[in-house]
Amino acid sequence: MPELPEVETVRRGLALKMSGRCITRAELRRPDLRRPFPPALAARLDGARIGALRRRGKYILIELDADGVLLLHLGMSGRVTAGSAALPDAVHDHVVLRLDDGTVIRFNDPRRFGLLDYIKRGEEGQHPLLAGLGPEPLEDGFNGSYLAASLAGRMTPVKSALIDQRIVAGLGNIYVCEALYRAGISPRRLAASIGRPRAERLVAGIRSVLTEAIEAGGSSLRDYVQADGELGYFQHRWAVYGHEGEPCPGCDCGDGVRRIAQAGRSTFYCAKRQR
DNA sequence: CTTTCGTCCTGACTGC
DNA sequence: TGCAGTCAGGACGAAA
Repeated sequence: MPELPEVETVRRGLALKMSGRCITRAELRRPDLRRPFPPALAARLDGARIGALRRRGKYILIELDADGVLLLHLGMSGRVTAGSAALPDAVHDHVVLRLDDGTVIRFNDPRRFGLLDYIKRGEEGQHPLLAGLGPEPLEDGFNGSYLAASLAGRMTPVKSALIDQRIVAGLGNIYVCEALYRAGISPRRLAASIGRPRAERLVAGIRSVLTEAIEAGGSSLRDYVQADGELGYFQHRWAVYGHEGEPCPGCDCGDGVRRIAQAGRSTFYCAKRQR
């Protein structure tokens, strides 16, 4: 379930392998992922020189030559590997990029919720998938006053609001649960009732959980020279996510972590510490 | 306008 | 052992 920290770790790993290289051959092994690839995508990739890799929310932007950007979203089950040509293609390797130093980048996505698009340089701000995104949670524009104002008047649980990429970009189900736990705020609380002090705590919780996860990803990246060459995934111990019935860390409450459904998704929280 | 809900997809897991 | 059923969830588009 790649959310911002996993995407950031994939971006860093890909940058090490791709930046400055040329794509000698791009193979699109099916015509679409979540939606059809743009026309002539393979032709645009073939021979392109790769510049910097950036990230916006859960999207990776790969600069190509001077005039284009490859947009990549990992969806639910998207994974990227960087290996040699000797490794055989795996099932669900939908996109294969061969680089001029022999590196082979493979995008594997069993559920095909992922997405690739090509954007002309400078038109990123107008791209429909990027235009509506809220601020980056680790940048200055995301602070207590912004968040309080964004949640004000919203008659939806704060959990649902935080998953909305228009409010803040990059959070998914897991990190929202963990951030709400850190902030001591119930996921069931209406967004409209958050107010400034809780918003400040929420910003701090979001920032700390994302920062720690990115650091953990960085550690895993240092030994990513594994046989399979997979970039960006790492083990993490969550306080509440996936721990239904267990006591949360530093809490002796009887019933332990609760699991409820919100907007069709599982939410985990501690009813004693989160109000 | 806001909010909710169904849809896409397949691997992992559960229960009979 | 085998098979049906359920769950997981990001983002979009339709419906309320």
